[in-house]
Amino acid sequence: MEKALTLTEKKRLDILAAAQDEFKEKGFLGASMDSLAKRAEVSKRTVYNHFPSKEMLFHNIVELLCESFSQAVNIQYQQSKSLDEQLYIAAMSEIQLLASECFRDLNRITLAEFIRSPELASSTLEHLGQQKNGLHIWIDDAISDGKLKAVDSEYAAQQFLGIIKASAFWPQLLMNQAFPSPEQQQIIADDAVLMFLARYKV
Amino acid sequence: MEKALTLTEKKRLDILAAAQDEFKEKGFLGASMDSLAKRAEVSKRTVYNHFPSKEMLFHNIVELLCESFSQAVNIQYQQSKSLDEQLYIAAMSEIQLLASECFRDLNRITLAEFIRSPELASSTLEHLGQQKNGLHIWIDDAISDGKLKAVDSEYAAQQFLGIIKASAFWPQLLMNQAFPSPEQQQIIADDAVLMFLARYKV
DNA sequence: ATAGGTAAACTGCACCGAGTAGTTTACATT
DNA sequence: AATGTAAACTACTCGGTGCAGTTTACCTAT
Repeated sequence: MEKALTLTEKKRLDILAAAQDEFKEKGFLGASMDSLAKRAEVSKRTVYNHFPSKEMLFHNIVELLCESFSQAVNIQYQQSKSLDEQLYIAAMSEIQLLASECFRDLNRITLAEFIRSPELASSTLEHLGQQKNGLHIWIDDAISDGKLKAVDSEYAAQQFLGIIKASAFWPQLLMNQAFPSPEQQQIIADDAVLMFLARYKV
Repeated sequence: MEKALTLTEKKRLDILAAAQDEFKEKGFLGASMDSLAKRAEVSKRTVYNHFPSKEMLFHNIVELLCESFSQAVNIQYQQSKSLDEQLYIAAMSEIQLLASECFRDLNRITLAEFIRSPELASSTLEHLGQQKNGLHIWIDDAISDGKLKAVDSEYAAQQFLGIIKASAFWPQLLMNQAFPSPEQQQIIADDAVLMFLARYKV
């Protein structure tokens, strides 16, 4: 009964996996349906039995990858804990997310296409709903609690994440830089927290 | 003599301009030499008289665009001026650079390819030499002058630019967000300076 | 439970029309 | 006559389809 995977489903998964690799390696335009089918060890016809077109297959993959991040980095404001402690946890989990293999794959696949056609980007993102990082809500709560200066929380969150991504995302995505070690991750998180609180703490 | 030169040279420039548009719109793979030639109002053969291949034409354009930014944002440390003032100027000129049409074109064209093949990215960048933002030298000087805490200057510069780019670069590049108005630019620059100095000022 | 039958899915190939980078040919302008 | 041009041409690759024949999954009748 563990063999609950019918052969058809298995093929479908093979196709999705192969397509993910193909798109990641060559981009949307560079990817070839023939090469993809060969990769999946499946007839091209079978690919088209499962997915009506290259574009639909691409969207399907993007959705699939996005779904695996529905558990957004959720940070709940807690009066009992210090700001430093809470922010540090948020920063670290964000870094972990940026580090995760599948998240980086998603960005490899999508961002290149988004640069070339921002309308595709916005359509995809609005369809996925803003997986808004909950950080700005946390900031609002902290402001209400009188612990932070009153500021535009979305803007401040953007700054906070910008500091982190400058060290732990963009260099890796664009220039193949090595991902920071756990010690470096802690430093990056710590520095982001220090800078943020130096500016906004009451 | 100049006339004959200017005529063929004019065609050459037409081709380069058309190629820049074509690559910007469709990326390297999506760009077509036929469409490009039509754009330049020039025979395809003429294109191949000037450039031996699509790839060489692409490299030529990237180089050309990169050259126009050889004048990196250069900031000289001045004891006589306040840190705020100097940093604000640096931030604003960086934002101006990020805002400039041709700089954004360059990134539109190159970053999409860089994401897909980071080895191309590193080879291009090392060929261009690190157009290192002079900011980290400024930071070193300020540290020597006893005005800033002793920190890794490159890392701190990365943080500073990360804050700015989070608001004035990535959203525009990836999500077609409107570029900040002059007032917003001042706010972004001001906030980046505030945050940086709140953290690092002695 | 097993044998048999049916419907669905898979395969491999040939094929289509469009489009690609790059080359040759034949014409027109000077 | 010489040169540079446009148009046609080569030799592909692409996404996608049609089809004949094979394999798999599953349901039923014994």
